[in-house]
Amino acid sequence: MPFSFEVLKTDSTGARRGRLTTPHGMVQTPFFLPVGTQASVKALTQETLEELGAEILLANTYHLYLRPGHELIRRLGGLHQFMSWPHAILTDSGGYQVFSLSELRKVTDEGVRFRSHLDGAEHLLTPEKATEIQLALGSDIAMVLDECIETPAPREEAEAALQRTTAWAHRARNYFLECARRDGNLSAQWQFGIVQGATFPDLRRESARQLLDLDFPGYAVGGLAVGEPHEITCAMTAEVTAHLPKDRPRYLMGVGRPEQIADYVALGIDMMDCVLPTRAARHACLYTSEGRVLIKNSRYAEDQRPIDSNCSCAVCRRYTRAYLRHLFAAGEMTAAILATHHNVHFYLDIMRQIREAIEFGNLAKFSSEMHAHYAADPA
RNA sequence: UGGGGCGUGGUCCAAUCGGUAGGACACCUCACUGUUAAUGAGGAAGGUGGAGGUUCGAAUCCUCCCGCCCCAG
Repeated sequence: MPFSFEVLKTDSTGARRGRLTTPHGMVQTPFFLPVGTQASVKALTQETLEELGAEILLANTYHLYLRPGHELIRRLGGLHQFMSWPHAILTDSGGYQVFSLSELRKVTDEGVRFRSHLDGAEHLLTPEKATEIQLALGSDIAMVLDECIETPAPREEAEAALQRTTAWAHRARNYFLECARRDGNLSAQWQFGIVQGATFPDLRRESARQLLDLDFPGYAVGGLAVGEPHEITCAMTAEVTAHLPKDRPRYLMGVGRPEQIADYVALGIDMMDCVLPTRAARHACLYTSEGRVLIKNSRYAEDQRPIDSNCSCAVCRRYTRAYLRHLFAAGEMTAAILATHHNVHFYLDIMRQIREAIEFGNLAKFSSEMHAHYAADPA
């Protein structure tokens, strides 16, 4: 039985400590997925990700479909083999690209018509197509295609996106099960549904209710952290998790800032992903136990301290802030490598601390400390 | 020693017939939340080598001086 999810402990806040078992290894929950859109976490090698303790990565359907192509990856033995990542992989469906590539697409009930940002060619991504691509990639967890809209959105628009997302979820689910049965590998891959509903509590509830009919092994909360205040993100997340089955993993997509993660966990979220640690790292923003360090600031020019004196990562054990600042100033690619290494370590370490805090029942304390450190400015 | 050319923010350059100095890079700061992103936004910084002159008005024209470059000897 390759796939399973079990909640080992739930604390007083509602946070869950558990584990997700996949054909490519067990993943302790709650967990954070480093983002490797194009089958690569920018600036990090798979060796490094393993050293950092990453147990699962996120890759992107849309991007890998355009390049190098899902059929090519299938021929080369699937995504795990292609990128030499024997651990778990979750693939996003391309639903977020509906939102982020808005100038290049047109959404209809049929699917999303994209103009490739690579060569301008037109492509139609349907719920079936997105599923087919993810089956070819062979990720452990596939996401259904959803319609992620901007926030705030008028209610009618949110309702339309919700209905479309549900209709697409039906199609994706049916297609997925059909293919899996046909190929006799029903247990090779999991498929998650995605709740939409923008910032309307009743729509969020309704979206979750509609998806429950499809009996997904896991549910995601999408369309959040796209500009709305943190309180709204939390309120919507709470609204959704309250209506999701307790025995299935909940995935809050695209979050979040370091100090917000424990909040989401306290709302019953088991998994999260975010480009922030990797992208911010490339832009010289380092996350530490005492807040953010914008390493390009001139104040660090002669700072001999490590990025974070409480951090045990390889970068903090060896290099100084002054050196990191110099690397960024000089435009050296090592800057991105070291900064990303540190930030990903920091995020994965936050997750370790959160899992421990759930065990010991002091998640609330951990959360308030993080908020305190990130309210004031850097060390 | 002749002849010619050029001197504009830290750097390289712009600025129509003279109209009240602008850009790039660098610098400083900020923003990044299912990555079209080693990206984007903002800020500070010169009164135009110096001294005179012409003019309502000069980086632009004239004179002298200083500095650099080129070509001749």
